Amino acid sequence: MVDTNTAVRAPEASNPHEACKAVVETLARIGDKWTVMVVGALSQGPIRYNEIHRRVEGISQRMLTLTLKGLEQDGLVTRTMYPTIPPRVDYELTELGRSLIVPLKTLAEWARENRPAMLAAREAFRTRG
Amino acid sequence: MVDTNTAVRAPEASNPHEACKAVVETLARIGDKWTVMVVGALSQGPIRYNEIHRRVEGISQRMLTLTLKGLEQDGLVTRTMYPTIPPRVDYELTELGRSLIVPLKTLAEWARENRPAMLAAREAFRTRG
DNA sequence: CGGCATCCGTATAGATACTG
DNA sequence: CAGTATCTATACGGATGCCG
Repeated sequence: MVDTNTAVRAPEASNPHEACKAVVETLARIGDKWTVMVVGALSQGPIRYNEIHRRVEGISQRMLTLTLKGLEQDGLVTRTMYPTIPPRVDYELTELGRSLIVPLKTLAEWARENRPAMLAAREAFRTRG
Repeated sequence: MVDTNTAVRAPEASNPHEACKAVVETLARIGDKWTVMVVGALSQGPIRYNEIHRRVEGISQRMLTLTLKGLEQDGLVTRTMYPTIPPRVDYELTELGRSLIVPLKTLAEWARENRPAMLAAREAFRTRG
């Protein structure tokens, strides 16, 4: 598929509007309540289901299963079953999944530097109306 | 404060678990359906309410108002009223709001590079079950 | 152990109509 | 022009119980 109408559709993804939509779609995937925490739990290497369940405090089995399935579908996580008794299932970040850690770290850095200012602003707003 | 139990509790926010929670909280604020699009619309300079409404395709007045109010509360946006007839209200990113563009760009770059792979993985998953 | 199915409450967001 | 108010639909997420 060679680019026949590249210039017409979108000069590059560097255009702000297209970039915005790309960000929005990405946030729609990873911006839910649990995905980032699960990715964080997996970031240190392959672990099994119940280990994730323990590490991600407060997540229900249902949400963990749904989150993992979503990550697997998007190619961010691999699922490996060992048909032992009792069964054992390992989850591991793919290369794609690990690459996600880069923007997440940038976000973490921003949060660390600016969240205090945000909370202060919010408090000031609440106080003064 | 010398490290008595540094290894146990958390040396700095550089520790993965704390960083994760910071990211999650940040995503909880900016990861909704409209915030990023609105910030994008504001990224090129101060504009008024209806101009944002036009630029952010598909947003309702209600959602735009709520999103702007949230951004204002968090100190990411300033609201300036001109008591003319008809009234005019300009919205503008604060320094804090502009600083948010940095991690968003990182995210946009990741999306540009990896979203095709994600969509392909999703399609492959759907096809093969 | 590692799930899945079901039920249900709440938060989110859209449509519509109205106002200073 | 720049919002508010109200109603409603749906998606998200939690609790519980069952299954291979």
